[in-house]
Amino acid sequence: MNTPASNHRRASALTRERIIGAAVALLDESGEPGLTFRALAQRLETGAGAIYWHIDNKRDLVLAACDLFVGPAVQAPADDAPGARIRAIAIGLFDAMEAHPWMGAALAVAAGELPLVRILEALGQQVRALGVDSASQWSTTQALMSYILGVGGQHAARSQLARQQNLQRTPALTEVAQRWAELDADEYPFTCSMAAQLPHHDDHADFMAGVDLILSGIAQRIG
Amino acid sequence: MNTPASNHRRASALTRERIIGAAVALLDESGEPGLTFRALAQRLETGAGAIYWHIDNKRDLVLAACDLFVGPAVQAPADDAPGARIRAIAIGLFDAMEAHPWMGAALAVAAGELPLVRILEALGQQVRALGVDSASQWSTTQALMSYILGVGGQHAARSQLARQQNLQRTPALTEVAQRWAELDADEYPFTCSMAAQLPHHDDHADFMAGVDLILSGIAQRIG
DNA sequence: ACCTGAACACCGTTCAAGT
DNA sequence: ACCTGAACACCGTTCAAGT
Repeated sequence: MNTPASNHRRASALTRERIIGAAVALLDESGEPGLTFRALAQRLETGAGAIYWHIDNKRDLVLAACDLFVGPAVQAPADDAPGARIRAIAIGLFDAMEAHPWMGAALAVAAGELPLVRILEALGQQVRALGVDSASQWSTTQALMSYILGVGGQHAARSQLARQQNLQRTPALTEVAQRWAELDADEYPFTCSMAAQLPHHDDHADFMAGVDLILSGIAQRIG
Repeated sequence: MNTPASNHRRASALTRERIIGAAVALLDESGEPGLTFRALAQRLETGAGAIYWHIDNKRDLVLAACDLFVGPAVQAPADDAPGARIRAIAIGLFDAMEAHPWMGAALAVAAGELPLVRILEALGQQVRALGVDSASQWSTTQALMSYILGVGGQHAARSQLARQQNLQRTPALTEVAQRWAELDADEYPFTCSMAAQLPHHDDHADFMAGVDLILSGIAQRIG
């Protein structure tokens, strides 16, 4: 019989899932420029055009790759209090972006797409559970989401840069901090002083401090 | 004499400023994909390679274009209180991104570059002036910057999408809101209810509500 | 010093043709 | 239904050659 099982021309059939898996591997290895339909086709032992039978375009492919990690990240334990669940979601996304730095840039330009909606929904439900009045729920949720994606993405970009450039030098001294330190101290007093502190900072703790700042702003409004 | 003034082969000499100006025109007309070295060369009546004598690469060109609008936007009136100046910077950047929607995507992936440093510095000086203790200045400034760029960028992307797609239909009904309304209401209760409200929202007021949320979080920490 | 424009080394996407 | 791979219509960037 000519069943799929008896036909072993490839390791397995070309599916949307296998394509996304291979795309993640390429993205993790060499970032967004490393994801190419030609490289993808070669790794999947197929033609470049075959991928288009399962995937609409590159943008959708990258978003589907993001979604693979966004889904689990926003799944907070259901028994916690809203504040704790928001913190858990923030940590989940921060860690996902650190492990897969290409997510930051992809999510920053994906307004309204599925991975963003998942994050919006997860945070919005907790904002509502906190008791924020309905007129403020939108801006409150937007504040949390933008903070998490913005700061998480910038941290991911920084640590990726540090990983690439100074492999043997003290890893704390990021390339960005060095460039900032060379700025004119009269024109950029704040940035210069931050450049000195940046390498000693605990990025994860700073990230959570910002989350708590927003959460305490929310708490004040609820009274 | 063969002075530049007597040589009128081109309207004016090719300078970095003229290149950036032409780049802004192309970006405003057709977004980031519209900015091409070939299109730029044609408009400047020169060869594609000539641009590289004045500009390092496309990334720098786009960042220089952003900087043209970031500089004025972060120039808040010096006599206001820190809180008012932060609000003025936020409004300035929001308006700049609305007028030039390509800025949102460009600034989102420009960690550490000059336009971002300008914003960081302007906000950081006011955070400091508010009396935030030095250990919290970094995360506080990051929270403000990420919120402004994140929400401002998403708003710009949404209004650009609405401008492109439904030119004659009620402009308030954005394409994103329509897509959200079609989501499963059981799985996405928050997003669905926001989709109904989104067209009636005043995006500018919502944006400022978020800024005030963060500012009140800061005020609570100081007091 | 500054400019030209052909050439290089790629891209994402399409599509007639196959199985 | 699913896959092939050549072809199309582009890119950013470089560089020998000009002025």
